[in-house]
Order: sequence, then structure tokens, then C-alpha cells
Amino acid sequence: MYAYCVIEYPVKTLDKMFTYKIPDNLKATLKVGMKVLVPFNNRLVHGIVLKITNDYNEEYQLKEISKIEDEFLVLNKELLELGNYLKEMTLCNLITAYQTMLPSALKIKNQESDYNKYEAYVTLNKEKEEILEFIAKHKGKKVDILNQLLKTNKIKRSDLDSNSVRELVKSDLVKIEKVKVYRLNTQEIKGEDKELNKEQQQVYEEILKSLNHQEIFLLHGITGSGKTIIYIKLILEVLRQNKTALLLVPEISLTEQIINIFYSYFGKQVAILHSGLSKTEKYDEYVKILNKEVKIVIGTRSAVFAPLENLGIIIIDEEHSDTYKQDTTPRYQARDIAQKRCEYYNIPLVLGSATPAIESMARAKKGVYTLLSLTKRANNSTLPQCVIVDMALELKKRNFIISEVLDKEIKKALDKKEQSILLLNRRGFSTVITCSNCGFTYKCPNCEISLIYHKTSNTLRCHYCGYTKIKDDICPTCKEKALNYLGLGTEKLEDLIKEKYPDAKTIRMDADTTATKGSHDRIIKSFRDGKYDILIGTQMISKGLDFPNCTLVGIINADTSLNIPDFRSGERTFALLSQAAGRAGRSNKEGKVIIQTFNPDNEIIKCVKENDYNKFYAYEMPIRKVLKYPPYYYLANIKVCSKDYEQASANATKVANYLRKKLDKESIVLGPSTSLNFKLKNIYRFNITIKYRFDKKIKIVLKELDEIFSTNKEVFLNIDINPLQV
DNA sequence: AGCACGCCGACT
DNA sequence: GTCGGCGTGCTC
Repeated sequence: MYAYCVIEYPVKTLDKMFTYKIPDNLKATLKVGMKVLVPFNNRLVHGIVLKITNDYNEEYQLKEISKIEDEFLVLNKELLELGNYLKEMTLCNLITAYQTMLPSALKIKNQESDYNKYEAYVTLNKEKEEILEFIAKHKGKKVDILNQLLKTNKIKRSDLDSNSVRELVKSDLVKIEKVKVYRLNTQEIKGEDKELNKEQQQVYEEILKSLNHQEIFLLHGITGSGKTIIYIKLILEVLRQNKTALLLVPEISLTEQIINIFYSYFGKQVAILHSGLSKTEKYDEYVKILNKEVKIVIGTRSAVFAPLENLGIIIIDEEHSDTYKQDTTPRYQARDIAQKRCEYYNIPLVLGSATPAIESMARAKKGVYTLLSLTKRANNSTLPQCVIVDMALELKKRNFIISEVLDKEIKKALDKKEQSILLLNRRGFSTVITCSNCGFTYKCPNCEISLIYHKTSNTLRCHYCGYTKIKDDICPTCKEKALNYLGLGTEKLEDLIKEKYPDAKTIRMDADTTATKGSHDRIIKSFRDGKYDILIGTQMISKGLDFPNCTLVGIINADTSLNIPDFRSGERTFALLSQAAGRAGRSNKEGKVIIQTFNPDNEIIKCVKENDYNKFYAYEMPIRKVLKYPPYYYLANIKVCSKDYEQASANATKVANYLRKKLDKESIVLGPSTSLNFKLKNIYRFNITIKYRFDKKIKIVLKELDEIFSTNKEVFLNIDINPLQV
């Protein structure tokens, strides 16, 4: 018998199968999907068995598999196939695909030790008579222990006096038993049985109908419309059918509430997978899933590979979130992987969001996905009232950061002992030039995206197409000498707030204050408990949090994310602002949202004010169409990188020309242009973007390119198919 | 990736 | 002589 294996090194030249003889002693146990140790070029390396055959045309002497690494950890047929799909989808090496699918403690590489955690228990080792005999003859701690054991027959060793235990073990009266324990303990709370309202019930029933066939649902529900309870009901039904469920969430730390609700409903049947867990914790959760001890997995992006068998449903919450796309190799989109798994099991995929990705909504409108909507807030709270403030006017009144209206509302909230959230939209302000007088930003005439400022040459450039212009001294619209980078930090804002409202208790939440583990939860919890009046933070405060006493949301600078040089910046801004606005007035109290902007007439901001996703969609789609962006065109991005500027530049031109020659006429090749991070860690990068529609050759051509550069030591390529950012 | 092999210059 | 620099090629 022969085994075909992939080995641990993630290099193109080794990205193929190697054949080994299976020694007699392993023939019975070795299975496809197992991790093995094989001799390779005079040393032992790890590998995964992908195929076992009876005969092989031996061109030369084959070597033998030397050892099975872990008999219990086996990638099943579905996951092996999924790895292949991941490879095809992202053009990564096969071994990279499998490495990605396994938790890090199980990585093919350097795994030797036992990751299991054990607890030692003491039990009796002799018949009752003998024990009683001993008790009669002795006294003291040892007797106490034996008496206890007669009652409970199993006690944690750490709870007992270690000297006494040791002596008892020595005299053979008791023995130590090691029991595997899991590091993460799940508390069991009984969830109350909530009734669905009419709208929720309809959605629930619609999805229920398709539990046993493949269908993708886009569940568009406004903030606070109660999507979670629908997920729970669906999963309850899936479990009833003896199947398992997978729920993906954007970031665990931001979804602590969802997890608690799930624990309360499903208790120990839930496993959590996310990057915040330690290696060993992840291992534990993974083993629980493999051993079928849990039926539900909740996790972030990589949890989409959870080894659940017999899946009944996959749900992706906040499906529009950027976090579902990995931005390092393999650059996969969890949505695609989930879809593949749903095809395999013939089950529904539910994509939930208050602000669906444009692409998802387009598919829903085309009928590829089934569109379901929730239009009412579940607890009958009303949507917050939304006010747009023109900051250009405020500046003239010398209100630089806090407008008159916002100031008034903050004071009002403080008087009423209600809470406020101030969102500082900081995304990508640094390299975009803005006029601080009128809010003007430069846009590329070809691509409609913001130009990036290059300090060294004092130029503004489009990093999509390469358009370049010299920076002006005065603003072309208002003629003021006020062109500069707009930048305001949360820290500075907090100082200002403290100064303006000395009696208010404020707390700041941003990358700095949430660096340590658990600090996130602490801030959220203390704010919810009413220990603070004002929460100041970056986008991380906008997601899915529920603060019943919060009635005011102030968005300090709505524009910055509009100016990011990316065709999706409008979509992201809409999602961010809508989500933030949704934090206000979630209970019975009325909420208010103040949006401060330099572009009060901006369509996207108006859509946020009106809380109208459909209007936003109708506005955005024609732009995408004219400029040939998704969902009308697919994108692929190639970064040509080298330590040597000339090499990078010359090869980028070659690559672009190669693509223009090989691809269909209707595919568009943009660039090469300098990348957003043109010189990073001393590596120069050039960008080439492909816009294509039905080009069947695209994957093949990209593969060829990848192949060509795999032997080049000076230049390497980064290929991203369906990139989020270009 | 990682290692052997080989060819060349430098040095106790 | 021989130690060590790294370019090249190969791995079931």
C-alpha cells in the first residue's frame, strides 16, 4: 500500500504530493487525513496523508512512512476537499490551506507535547473492609481523607493534604486518576423562552422551510430588530434534528453579549473559537468539537473550518464585516468557505446584517440569495432622531470639535442622568489631504477615490491607476490656505470633553485602552453599569453593543472614512455610521444622533440620517456600475514586491503587460501604480488591479504568474482575489 | 524550507 | 593544505 502526502513546507516547489510506502505495522491504522512523519531529503518532516492506493508504478525506490503523528486527529473527507477549494480559491499552497484550517497547537509543524490538561483525582484502591480496618487502627488526616472518600469516592487531589495523599498512595490504599479537563468552563444558565414577533416569526418559518436543502438567505434587519433570537430558534430546531450548527461573528470581544445569550440557551453544547484564546484553550475547544461533545460552534473567521460533522446550518452575523476576509495568505473570504460547506451538507446559509455588503444585496436582488427583512425594532423602541450638523458653519462660530447642537445635547443628557457615546471616526486620516476650512478632498478624475499625499515628492497620487498631480498651496474650492491632514485623537478629544464638562465621568475606548486582555469587556461593562456618563471611542464602540441608558450618539467627524482612497469607503461609512447611530435609544427612552460633517449634502450621510439602506444601495450601485467595481466587476489585485526598487518597478510593468496580453479583451488591467504602503519594511510594492467579469482564464493566468515568480528570489507576488481593499 | 555539494578565496 | 563563504539543485 502507498500513501500520497503533502509535506509541511509552504513553498511552491514542494506544493505537490510525495508518495511513500506504508509499512505493515501501520496498514491497519493509517487513514486518509492523518498527520504523519515521513523521511524527506535525509530528515523527518511532518505531512498529511491525502490518498491511499494499493499499487504504484515504482519508478525508483520509495521510502516508508515512519510514524503516525496523531491517530485521533483526522481531517475528514469534507475538510480535505475544503482545503483543496481554499487552495484553488486563493492560489495558496495546499499545505498552507490545511495549516490554516487547523488550530495553531495542531499545526503540522513542531507538535510533540500533550496539549491536554489533566486534573488529578484521588480514589480508593482497596475494598471497603480493608479501608475500614485501616481507619480503626489509625487517626488523623489520613483517616479523614479515607472517610471522605468512602462517601464521595472521588476527590480532587489539590483539595487534599498532599503529604497524607502521598503516604496513602504509598500504602496502596488510594490511587491517583488523571481526568482530562477543559480549560474553558461554560456556565450553565437557563435561557428564557422568548416569543418571536410576527415579522421574526415569518423570517424564522421561511428559513425553517429550507433546513434540508441548500439556500442562501440574506437577512436584512435594522439594528435592534432581534436577529439573535431568530438564530437561536433556528439552531434549536437544527439540534432537534440531531445536526450541528456554526455561527460566525465578526469579533468575539465585541460580541460578548451574543455569546452569553448562547451560553444561556445551550450551555455546554457550545464551543467558542477565536484568536483571543491561548493555543491550549483553542486545542481544547477543537478536541471538544472533534469528539462531538459540542453541537454548536461560535467563532470568528477561522471558525468557518470548525470540524463539525453533520452540519445543519451556518449563520454569519454582521455579514458585511471586513473581518471575514483574511488579509494575509491565504486570503480567503469566510463567506465563500461557508457557502462551500453548505453546498456539501445541502443546508441553508444565513447572512445577517443591518447594513449588508453591496455585493450581498446585489445577489439578493438578482435572486441568487433569498432576501428576508426585519423592519421593526423588536422591543418596540423607536429609531433615534438624527441631526446633521454642518461643521463648516460651526467653524465660523469657532466651534472646532463639538458643535453647538452636540454641546446642548450632551448637557441635556448629563442633566437627565442619561449616557452619551461619542464616536471619533479615525479611519485612515493620515495620508489624505483635507481642507480644514471647507472639507474639500482631492479625488482621482479616473477612479473617483481620494488621492494619497506623497510627502517626498509633494504630489497627490491615485494608487489605483497612477494619476499624479502636484499639491496646491491653497484649496481649489474655497481658496483658503487650509489644506492639511485632518487628525484628532481620542485622547485629545477626551481631554477636551473633560475640560468642557468637568462634572461628567468619561471613559475612553480605543486601541490603546483595550490593549490588555479583558479590558474591552471591563470598559463595556462599567459603562453599561452606569459608572460613566460619556463613552469616547473609535469604531470599536459601534458594533452590536446594547446600552439601555444611552440616549445620545455623537459622531464627531463623519467624513474621514468617506475620504479613504477605496471604492468601498462609502459603503463602510454607511455601515459604521448606521451602526453607531443604532446604539442610541435602544430601550424605551428616546434616542438622538448628531452627525457632524463637512459634507452635509453628502448622499451617504443623508441616507444614514434617514436610516435608509435601500436608498443608499440605489445611490451606490450606479457608481459601481459606471466605475466598473463590484458587484458589476470582480477584482483581483497583484502586488509586485521587491527590496530593489528597479526590480519591483520593471517586473510590475512586465506583469501588467503579461496580463493585458493573456486576458480577455473586456478584462481591464489597471496599473502598475505605487501601492498604498509603497515602501514598507524596506520592500517596494507596486499594484496591479484587474477588473473582470466572466473571464474564465483569470485563475489560470494568475496561477501561471505565480508559478513564474516562484523561482524568482528578488521579486515576489502577492495575489489577492476579490480583495477588500485595493 | 533545509540541507548537501561544490567551487573559490583566505589563513593557522 | 583546509576552513568557511554562499550559489545551485534536490527532495517520494
